[in-house]
Amino acid sequence: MREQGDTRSRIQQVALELFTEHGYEATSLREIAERLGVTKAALYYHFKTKEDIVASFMEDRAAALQEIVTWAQGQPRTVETRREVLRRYAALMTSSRHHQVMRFLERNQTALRSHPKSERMREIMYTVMDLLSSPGDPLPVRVKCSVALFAMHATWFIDQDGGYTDDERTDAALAVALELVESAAAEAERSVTR
Amino acid sequence: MREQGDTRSRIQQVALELFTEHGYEATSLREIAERLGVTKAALYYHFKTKEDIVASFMEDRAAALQEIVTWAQGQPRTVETRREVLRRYAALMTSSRHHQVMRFLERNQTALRSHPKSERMREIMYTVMDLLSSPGDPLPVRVKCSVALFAMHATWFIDQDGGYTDDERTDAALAVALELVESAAAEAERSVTR
DNA sequence: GTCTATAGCGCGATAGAC
DNA sequence: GTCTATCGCGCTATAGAC
Repeated sequence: MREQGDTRSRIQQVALELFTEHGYEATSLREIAERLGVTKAALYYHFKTKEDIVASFMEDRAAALQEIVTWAQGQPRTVETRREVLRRYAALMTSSRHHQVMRFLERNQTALRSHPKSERMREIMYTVMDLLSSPGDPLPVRVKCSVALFAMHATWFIDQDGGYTDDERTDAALAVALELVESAAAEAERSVTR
Repeated sequence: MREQGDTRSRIQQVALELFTEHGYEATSLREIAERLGVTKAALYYHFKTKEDIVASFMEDRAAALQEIVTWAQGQPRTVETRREVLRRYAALMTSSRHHQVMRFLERNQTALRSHPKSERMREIMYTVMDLLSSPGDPLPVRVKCSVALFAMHATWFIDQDGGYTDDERTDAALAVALELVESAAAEAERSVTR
């Protein structure tokens, strides 16, 4: 009846869920295989290693983020550019399981510390933050911009039984984030002319 | 020359560092023992299990947070109470390795999912967030208050080579957090009277 | 493309000497 | 209070049949 996708993408889906729910190290390939009704050996036909499964759903998410960064680096460092970065970032969140992957990453930071794709993601996130303020800005300004970015993720894990749609969550987060970067820009301005 | 503390507290210190740096599951007792120049068996004299090491530095941090919650629950739900919650929370951060423990927790959420003390900590954090807004508040208001709390932690991992002192970091975060709860309270007010 | 079977390893934890 | 030695387990990964 229902399209389940090929085995490869079903492995990705189940692995992402279990890695996020119980942790990357705590989830064995046996558990993933069992939930899919296959054996561990079958997983090794589709993926070379356990890390390889992670890399498979990390790659295109990194590319999507990089696209935003590349665009912004070709723009003037204005408040309007920063607003547009947040809008594009918000649009990403609801597509292609992006926020699920980000959640997985956030929850498994240490376990994936030396994983190349995950290091890449962390680097990109720092770059995005540097787009929202300037490295030389005072600390409170920097804090504001980093929490602006965090707001985009926080919206997914507060009041989880509140019955909100993905769009309502994105809109709420974007509103808060925009307010924060505008306030941060104004504060940075004040600190320069002071 | 230098006071190193007894073995028990040295184990706690090294374990906290390694668990935070490389992850709870990824850090073996062998690694901890090696860094201390003892054997695994020695650790088992001081702690019953690996989880027990975690519990040992989690307990008093949960108690410290609970103290803030208990105080606030005996106060009127005013903006001034919320401001004071943030001030007390900020004061906590610089004492007793509090922010290190919180960082360890944040980075190992999934691995510690079924760990009683860590569940307790997560519950308390949700309670603190509920002190800063009201459960019925609109989503953007809720987002603001949760990122206000997050700001207190974010300040420790941005611009890590910026040469800031702990006090500068705390002050910056507190300023941002106070601004956010005040703005959130005003927004909640507006949404009620609208 | 999925199976059975197993190699090989490092883990958490314990027993008992000193 | 720390040691050596070891147990038993579950893990990632592989070999080879079907």
